[in-house]
Amino acid sequence: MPETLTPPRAPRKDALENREAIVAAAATVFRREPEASLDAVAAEAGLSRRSIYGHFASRDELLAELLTRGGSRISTVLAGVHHDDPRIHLALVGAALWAEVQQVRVLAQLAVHGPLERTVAEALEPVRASVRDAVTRGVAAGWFRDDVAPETLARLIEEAAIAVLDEAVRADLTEPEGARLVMTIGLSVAGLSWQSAAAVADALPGPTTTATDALPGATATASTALPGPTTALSTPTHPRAK
Amino acid sequence: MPETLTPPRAPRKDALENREAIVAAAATVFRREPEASLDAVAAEAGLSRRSIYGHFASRDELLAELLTRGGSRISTVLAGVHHDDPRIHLALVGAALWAEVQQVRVLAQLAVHGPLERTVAEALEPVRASVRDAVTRGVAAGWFRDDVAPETLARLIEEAAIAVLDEAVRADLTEPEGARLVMTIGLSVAGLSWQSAAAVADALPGPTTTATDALPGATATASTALPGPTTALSTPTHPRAK
DNA sequence: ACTAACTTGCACAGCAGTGTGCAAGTTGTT
DNA sequence: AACAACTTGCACACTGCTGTGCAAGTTAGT
Repeated sequence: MPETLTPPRAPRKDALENREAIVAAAATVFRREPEASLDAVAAEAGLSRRSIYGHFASRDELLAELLTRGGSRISTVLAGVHHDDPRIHLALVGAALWAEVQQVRVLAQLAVHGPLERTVAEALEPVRASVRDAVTRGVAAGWFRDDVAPETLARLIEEAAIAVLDEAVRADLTEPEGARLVMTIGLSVAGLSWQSAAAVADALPGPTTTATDALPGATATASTALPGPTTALSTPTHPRAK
Repeated sequence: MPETLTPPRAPRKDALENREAIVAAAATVFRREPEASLDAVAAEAGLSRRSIYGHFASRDELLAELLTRGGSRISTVLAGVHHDDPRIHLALVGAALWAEVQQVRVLAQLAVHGPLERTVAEALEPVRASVRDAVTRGVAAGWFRDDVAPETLARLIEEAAIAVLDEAVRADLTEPEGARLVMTIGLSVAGLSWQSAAAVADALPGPTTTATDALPGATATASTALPGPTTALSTPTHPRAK
């Protein structure tokens, strides 16, 4: 008897579906209008405002759900991303973010306003840490600019990436175009010339461009001809798509 | 009798001062919280909410005032900025923007929300045009990246600049540091390596760094050893300061 | 010192949003 | 078929904001 601990019956199937619908609706609505009303969310989800309260006690609770989901989703994706070459690392992080535009955007959007700032901040912390680390290493290696404090630079890269995410959606670029742009702009802000950035992007097993073998700008370090970081680039066809 | 056309008496002196105080307060308040209440603005201005309505018929009217002021202010400053070398031009625009952080930030902040989008857009149009033009020329000259549509690139530069403005305020950089950062990040996004960007920045009559004579990356064009675009860099000690 | 201009506080109407209770419906599950 | 789970619509209280009217105070200009 597997269900003796939970109250008599399991939650109904469609109820769960609706819950998902609400979260999804909240994601799309709050992305463009962080202050949108629950009415708007309900409409987007095809439900009544009243029934939202059947799933979430308050607006903030819904927000919190969005935040934690987005956060864990991102850190999961990011967990598999690492490379010794900070340039490649940065590019990979960019690509990983691109695969999660929706989530990232909601987080970033919500980051600005109100008391959830703290929650958002910790949700984004893994990304920040990853970027900060890469920046520090890149500066040490002499590839990235050293005329700004690393944390500042990291933040700028982060914000530039968000800008690209927005712009990519607005100008609706194709998946590969977008991914490439996130990577190269990040590297540009880090300090690379656009040609070098492009070279790094090309060196990756991207869906479009054929991978050249070595990095032109690479001097000494670990020039092990790019071990296969293929794991990070697998895009599992957004399960949240309507 | 010089005042027969206007109603009996001219507006009182302190009333004008208060009006200014309100606008200034609105600028600072709305910069960090675009949806802030008039109560907040009043508090910042040291007045009562009620008396705001003595100067502005509605919240929107106050907003409109902010917008048009910011817009005209910026385009005035930008009017004197031009250079044949698109790299320098971009840097100069960055420096000019830096001198007007307050205004720019308010505009950009307000750009996102609501029905004033159109007003804001046209207020920022001169900046956009200037940047777009420089980008096009820079791409043509082979200095800037040509793998993205110019308008997209222009927008990205714009957003990166805004990000720098924010970050500079947050990490409170000194005036010259901030100005330099706006310039170099803009150029980075455009495609230059950070060294080249720094070289361009150094070549300008900046308040800190001594100007080196020529541009390392400069090949042929108009190498007339930098005519004096000093006009753009004059910072007239923000008159709006409290 | 007088007056008009200006500020202030308070009261009030109105609007939009949140969160709750309840009674009546609909629909999944057994 | 029956029951519980779920949704819905409506009513309601509450909050925070805008915008207005008015009466009383304060202050700049003459």
